[in-house]
Amino acid sequence: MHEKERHRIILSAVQEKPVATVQEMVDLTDSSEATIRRDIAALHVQKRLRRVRGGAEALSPPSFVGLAGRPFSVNETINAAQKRAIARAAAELCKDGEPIIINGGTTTFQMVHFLTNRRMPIFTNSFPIAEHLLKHSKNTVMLSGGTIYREQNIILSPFDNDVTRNFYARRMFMGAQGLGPLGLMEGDPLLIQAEQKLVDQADELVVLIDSSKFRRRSSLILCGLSRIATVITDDGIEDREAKMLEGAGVALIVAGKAAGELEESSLQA
Amino acid sequence: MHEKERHRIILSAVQEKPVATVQEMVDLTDSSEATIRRDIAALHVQKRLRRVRGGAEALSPPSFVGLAGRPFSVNETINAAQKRAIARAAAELCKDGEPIIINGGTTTFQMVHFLTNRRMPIFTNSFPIAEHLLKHSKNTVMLSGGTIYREQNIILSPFDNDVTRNFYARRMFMGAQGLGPLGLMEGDPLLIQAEQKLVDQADELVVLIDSSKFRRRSSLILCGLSRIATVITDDGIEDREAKMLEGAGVALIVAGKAAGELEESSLQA
DNA sequence: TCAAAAACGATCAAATGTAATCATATTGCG
DNA sequence: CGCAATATGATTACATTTGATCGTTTTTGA
Repeated sequence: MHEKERHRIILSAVQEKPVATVQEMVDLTDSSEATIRRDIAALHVQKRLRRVRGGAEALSPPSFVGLAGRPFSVNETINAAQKRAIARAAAELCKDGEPIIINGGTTTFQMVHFLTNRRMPIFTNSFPIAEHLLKHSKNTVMLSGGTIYREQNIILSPFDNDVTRNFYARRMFMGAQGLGPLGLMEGDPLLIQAEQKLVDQADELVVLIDSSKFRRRSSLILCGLSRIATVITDDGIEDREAKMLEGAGVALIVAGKAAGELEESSLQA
Repeated sequence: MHEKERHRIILSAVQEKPVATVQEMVDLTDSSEATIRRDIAALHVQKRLRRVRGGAEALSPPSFVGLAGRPFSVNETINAAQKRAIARAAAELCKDGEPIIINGGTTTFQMVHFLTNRRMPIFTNSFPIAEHLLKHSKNTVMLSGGTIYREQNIILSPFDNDVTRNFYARRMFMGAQGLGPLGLMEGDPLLIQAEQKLVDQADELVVLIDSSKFRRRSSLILCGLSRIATVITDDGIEDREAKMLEGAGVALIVAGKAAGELEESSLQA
């Protein structure tokens, strides 16, 4: 990966949270600790970020960031490493120039880091995703219209949106509350409605969920398994669950095995 | 393959991603490393791209051609004080609970500072305005859908947007390139189209322009004077121009008098 | 307070990128 | 055609970047 690309990713990572650790950036860029340190040092003298022990932070005061209603940022750090691995695998499915849809969510948000060096038409209903891509990438960003719901940082509209209906994508990426034999499950009827509209605009549906979601059920079904092209999850998935997907003709990608895995086992000899 | 062809391919490659490597271009053109390096060097001195270690990058971020005007960031600082005064007067017209539309622009952007403690439904097509209001206020923010144009930070869509058509506002606030006897003038046809859609959704049109705009003309007319309810400008406005507005039944607010001075001529409740 | 863990910086070898040179096409033109 | 000018590709030596190692410093937590 080129120096410039790393720098982009690093700057992008630093924006997302108060302080980004060296390890996280190693994860993000697939390069060594030494290189990241050198990059941080360089960006520091360029005054593009501030170097701190353990990593780096954005120059601009992140004072307000947490204020303006964000259960988002709390969620954001849960299982961050796992989510990143899943998001990376998702981003690797994309090809430059190929239009995609990214539905809002904490896992899908992680994709932004892996899209900083891409050039694709990206449609999203997530304000933070749009914001990040706008500021840290050269992708063409398209947003759905409507009211911005602060809790979820999602844009919803009770009305039909011709922008949405005229955007066609190769793939749509989304998270969910649960995934079972009956299909993809979501908790909120409003969300369901919005997501269903989007799903119709893409050839392939790619679902990003950590493995715990296989055991979680919700009340509302968004779509059946047959509509799902690919599921990306972590290695906590059980054989039974994998078989269920296989049986429904869903491709399965288990992220976090090959590259960028950090030992997080609580076991110790 | 001829030099020109390679150059075309190289320039195109460089547009696709932040940085294109020499190897990639070798693959693309089926020529040798040495040749690509020489090409890059040549294009570099021609200022058609920037040479970086490992390859080359585009020198300017992609701009959406067709939208006239300076980038937002440049415009932003011109006459900031005057714009602020005008924006403050505009914000003072608003009442809590009363829905408004704010069209994107550098002057209207200044309104956000005076709206932080308000609670209104606010519809905008400006990404930065939405962002600021979202982070620094408790207003209900609604956004139009479409592509985000980076230069102007405006969201535009060639398609109709039912979100827009279903939002009704007491007032719409907007800037413009010029204002003359024929009406409100704008430079870009795309902008015109989007703005006209919005204008239809509001009872009263409030125009925010600094006084220099009275002497500036543009090629496209957005709407006639009769459609304008109120003009807010600074005290550089000339009598002749004030009379023109008066004659057309347009209310005039002159902002930017000494701080603390409460008198504001032609003020309507 | 002390010891383990984590972060850091320096150093070096390997990988990668660059510049210079020269030999070999290819082109333009009298 | 033949000659010169130019463009291209291969080889070489050189420079930079990167990742691993190791000893030191800082932080953490008992």
